[in-house]
Parts: sequence; C-alpha cells; structure tokens
Amino acid sequence: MASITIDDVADLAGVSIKTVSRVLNREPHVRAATREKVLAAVEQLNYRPNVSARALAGSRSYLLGLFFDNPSPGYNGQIEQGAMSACRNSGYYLIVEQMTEIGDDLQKRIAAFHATVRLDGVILPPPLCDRPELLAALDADRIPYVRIAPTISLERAPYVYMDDRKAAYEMTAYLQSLGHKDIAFIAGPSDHYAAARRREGFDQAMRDAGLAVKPGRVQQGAFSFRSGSECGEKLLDTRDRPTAIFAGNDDMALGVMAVANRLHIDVPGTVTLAGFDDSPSAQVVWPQLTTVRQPVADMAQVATELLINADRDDDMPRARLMDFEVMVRQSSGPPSR
Amino acid sequence: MASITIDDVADLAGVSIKTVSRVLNREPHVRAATREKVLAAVEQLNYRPNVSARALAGSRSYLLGLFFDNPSPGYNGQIEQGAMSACRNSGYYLIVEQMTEIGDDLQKRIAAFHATVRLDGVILPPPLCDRPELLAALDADRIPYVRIAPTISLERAPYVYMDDRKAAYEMTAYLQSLGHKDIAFIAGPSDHYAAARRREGFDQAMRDAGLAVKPGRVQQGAFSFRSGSECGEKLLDTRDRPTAIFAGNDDMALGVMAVANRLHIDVPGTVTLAGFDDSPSAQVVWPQLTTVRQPVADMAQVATELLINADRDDDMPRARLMDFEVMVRQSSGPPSR
DNA sequence: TGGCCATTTGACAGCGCTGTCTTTTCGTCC
DNA sequence: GGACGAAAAGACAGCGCTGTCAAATGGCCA
Repeated sequence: MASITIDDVADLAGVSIKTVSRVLNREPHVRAATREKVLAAVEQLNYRPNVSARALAGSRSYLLGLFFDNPSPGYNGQIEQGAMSACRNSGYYLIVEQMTEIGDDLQKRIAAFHATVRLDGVILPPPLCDRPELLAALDADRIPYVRIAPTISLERAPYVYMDDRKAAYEMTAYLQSLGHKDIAFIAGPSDHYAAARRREGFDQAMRDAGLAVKPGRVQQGAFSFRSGSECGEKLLDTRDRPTAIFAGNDDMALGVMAVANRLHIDVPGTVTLAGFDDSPSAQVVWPQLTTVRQPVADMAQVATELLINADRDDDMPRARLMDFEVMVRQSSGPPSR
Repeated sequence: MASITIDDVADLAGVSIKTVSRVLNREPHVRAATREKVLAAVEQLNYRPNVSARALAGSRSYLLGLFFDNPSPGYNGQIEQGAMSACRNSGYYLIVEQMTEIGDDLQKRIAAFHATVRLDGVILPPPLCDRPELLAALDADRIPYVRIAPTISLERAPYVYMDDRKAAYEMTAYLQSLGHKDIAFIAGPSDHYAAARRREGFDQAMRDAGLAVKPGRVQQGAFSFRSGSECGEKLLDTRDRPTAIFAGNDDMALGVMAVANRLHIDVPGTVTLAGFDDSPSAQVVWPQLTTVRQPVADMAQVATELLINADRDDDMPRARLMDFEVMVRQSSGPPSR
C-alpha cells in the first residue's frame, strides 16, 4: 500500500524530483523532451501529487472553502454543484463549512480555521457574503475570497451577480405583453438588496408602459410561503382583483397559488401568477410557475473560477454579470376581462 | 503573518514539542500538571495544529469525503448539513466531491483521489452507496466508509437506515384510522429497494386491517412528479375513485395533487392524499402534504459519527436504525362517503 | 576548438507535525 | 538510603513536496 511518490517518478524518468515538480507545476525552464519523459512516467505510474505535502511545502494548498449560512438546502446544493465542477476542472478540492455561529467570535473562528486548514480561498454565497465581520476576518488573515450576489462593499473582492432589476423589468414587460394592465406586486423585505432591486424593476416597467399601479396593488411580503399567502389573500379575496400578480420570489408566489386554489380562483384563467428564482418547487405545483430562472450553479462555478484564477491573470475581471431567463410556464396567460 | 506552530507552544509551556503533541492527541503518559501547562499555552496563543502537517506526518488526515451522485440538491443539502455538524464537533473537515462519472474508470478515479487527498473515510449517500464498483474501489484502497440507507451488501461496512416498510405501514394505518377503506397506492420503481419496502408496508397494513385492495388501486410510478400525475389521472379521472391515495414519495404525491386541482377535486374533502419523504416542497403547496418525515440530516450526522469513531470503539454498532415520523398536515382527513 | 552566457537541471534544506526509540524522572521497597 | 522499574519527557528522523541557490549543459561566436 506504499503509495507512489515523486521520487518514483523521478527515478523512472531519470531526472531529479525538482524537475518532476517543475513539470507538474507548469514552471518554465524545462526542455520539451524532458517534459515528455516526465509526463510519460507520471502516466505510467498513475502518479498524483499529495495535497498535504504540497500545502506544507509550498504556498498553495489546492483547497477552497465554501461557507454556508443559507438555510435553504436546495440553494446550497446548487451552489455546491457549481463550485464542485469548477474545482474538478482545475485540480482543486472543496471543503464545506457551516458558518452560522452568531457574531463576535467569528473573527477568532476564521483565524482558527485558517490556522488548521490553509485555504487558498473562500467562496461566499449570500447572505454570508454581506456580513462585514466575516469580510473583515478574511481580510485580516489575507484569505482571498469571491462573493456571490453581494450587495455591500462591492469593491472589496471579486464577485458574480445578477441584474435583479432588469429581470423584474422583463418579467413585468412579459406580463404586459400578454395584455395585463392591472398588475400587483408582492415585495420582499425592504432591507434585502435584491428584493429592493426587483421592486424597482417592476415600478420602472409599469411607468415605462404608462400603466398606473392602483392603490393596494403593492403588498409587503417577507419572502416566505406564509407571507405570500397573506398578501395573496388581500389581493384575491375581494371583487376588485388584479389580473396578474408578480411575486418577488417563488415561495411567495406559491403562497398566492395556494390561496387561489383554496378560493377556487383559476390560474391562469382568472389571474396570472409569476414568481422569481425558479426554485425546485416551481415545477412541482400545478399549474407550473412562470418565474425568473437564476443560474445559481453557473454563478457558483464562475465565482470559483474567478477565485482560482485570481492571481494568474492580473486583468481578471473583478465582477461578472450573469444571465437570467424568464421561464414561461403554465401559471401565466392573457387576462380574461 | 507567520503562524503559530507547535514549537511556540512548546517554548511557552517549557516542554518539548512531542509533549505538546501528546496532549493534543490525548495520548497517555502525560502528567496532569504538564497537561495543564500545555493547554494553557495553547489557549494563550490560540494555537491550532495544521492538518496538512498532521496528515503528512501521521496516519490520520482529519479529512472526510462526502461523495454525491444524487441529482436532488435539496437532499444533498440536508445530508451535508448533518455531516458538517458531526465534523465540526470532532475537529474533522469535509471535502465534497461529485462522483457522477460513468462506470469503468471509477476504480482509477478513486485511486487518484486517494493518492491526492488522503481521506480518513468517506460518506456515501444513496444511490451512490449501492454501486458495487465504488465499494470495490474503496475496499481496494482500504478507505473506510459509511453508507446511508444502503440496500445491498449490508455486511461490508457500517450504515444507517430507516425502516421504510414500517413507516409505510404506519402511514397506511393512520389513513385507516381516519376511516378510509378504499386506499390506493402509487408505487415507486420496483428495482428501488426502499420503494419495494414501502409497497410491502402498505400491503401488510391493508391485509392486517382485513381490507381488500381493489383492482387497479396499485399504480406503478417512477418517483417523479410526472409519473405521479399520470397515475393520479388514472385514479381520479373516473367515477370509481378511492377515498385516499398514498404515494410512494412526495414528488408523486404532488403530481397527484396537481391533477386533483386541475380536475377540481377537493383535497382532502373528496380525496385524502399522503406522500413519503417530507421534501421541502411538501409544505409549499396547498393543502400542505401529509407525509413521512425522513430525518435525512440526522442520518448523515449519525453516519459521520459512526465513521469518525469506527476505529475508536471496537464494539461500535455496525448499523443504526433511525426514527421516522408521520407528519399529519392538511392533505388528509376523514372520507366523505 | 575554446570560451562565454543563457538556459536547464539538480542538491539540499525545511514546511509542521507524528512515530520510534532513548533518556530522564519519580515512586517504591528492602 | 540506594537500587530498581515504571512512568514521563525528549531527541531525532522523516512524511512528500516546494523554494532557493548552485552546478551542469548547450548554443554560439571568435
């Protein structure tokens, strides 16, 4: 069970271990013929360098951290999928860690973690990426990081993001294109950055189309199924209904849909419904929910690549805008009136 | 930024580094007073041993692998949550890896991975835990592993599991207790171990209650939303409906619910609906789904603890049965007829 | 053919810890 | 009080690799 080491490769190739090291690390100053010999030996022995030894001896550990805070396992799973595939493509490994502890010892926690596992960088999904103490702790220990959809201190580190405002604008425009004029909006928490942008997009689209938003048509939700139900009840359990409801996220849209089912209000026959996120649940309800697809896994993959290549290219972009997609499904249709 | 090493601790405590090492590893042959001195120094310097150095020098790496195959990000997320908390409690770290490649190079893939990252063990969730080539590869490299809900070769390694048969029995008994006599069942893929056990539980419960299962009352599904819809249509779009439908998993139950909504069949007024899994979507539909809760995160946590303590206690149990819970929600009620 | 410089290769130390083996310390008994 | 043996502590090598610096090689021109 003694495993193959760099010495074995060096012996077989008839060179020194340093030369093997150079080839493996794509360093210059190796003759093409020598490189070939080494690579052949590596191939023949199926040699793989040991990350622990590399981390100990060198300046890179080939380990990236993925920190979680988000309570949604579905979202986390997608993030992770993207990060994993980026890692696999570049020989990095992903260490996941829950960072849910409260407050003041975060600085110490990070320091301890970094002393134990020397990470080459950290991936921060929301809402973790917006906690100033975390960023400060990482900066203090000089640990590089990327952020996914951050909303504050954008200049501090590279990040990927989505244009929530534009996405909400386009969804609203799509509803208008179906013929809807009386559209209601269920907003998310006002201190939530993306929620505010989505609201702006809706408002702007209505203004640009010259459509008035009737009083009471904008409800304040909390991004939860329950809050969606409550807002949905106010909007639907009355004679004066909007013809379309655009909820700031899918959970709230599903809350509205539940209310509609309960009140026997046909979707999309009587009222059109749209959400935002394309959560897994969006396709396991009937009618399937028209929504905005966020490319969560792609965002994580791009973010991870950004992190890995951060030192390589100096002219690496610091921010990367990701595409969204309006997913038209069965919950939307032309107005009946 | 030069970090604190074991030498610093040894100097401060006035002992040799070996003694510090002994204290940190809970080895015997250290006087209580010496231990205290060392621990005080560790505390004062906030020292943390470096895993790479430990892995390189010793026989343990403090790294566990969590391999994924499962396409469901929600399930993965829960598994991960459980595994992470077990790791955090015992100073281990979790490396996640996608193992979705097909077939024959799996052996080589594992070997390469193990050469690179010397893992102390691997956690295998379903359906990965049932791939014989994977188990063979791990055995060949002498990598310890635990399995979550495995269905074959149970003697090969420790595992945690749930009694699907009993859970389905209890759910069926619950439906019977509401007064239902004409209960339909939507089965999962017959080659799926848990699906078969659930079917058995249903059958047994009906037999024990002396209730006949009418012809056509057991439909063959595929664990997907779509297959649930198809089966639901056959069961509901007819005069001769069952009063209750028990689907082998939540996705199929939600498919049935979608059909019921479309056909304006009241749930639970006209037909009672039950699922299995307690997937996240089960609570974002209306009515919320009565289902069996699988303690996925707990299972992963217990599995991880089993792996970590595998060498410690010789009398460690090889298998661990986990509890389930029948979650009674709004989709079930007494029959109307 | 020899000498000079740029390029390629190698020797060696050491990263921070653990495993093995040796030395020291301490308690105990005659 | 000295000898003995067990318990405690330390010395030292080395895990598998990279970084630094020194040595060897080769190309080119005189």
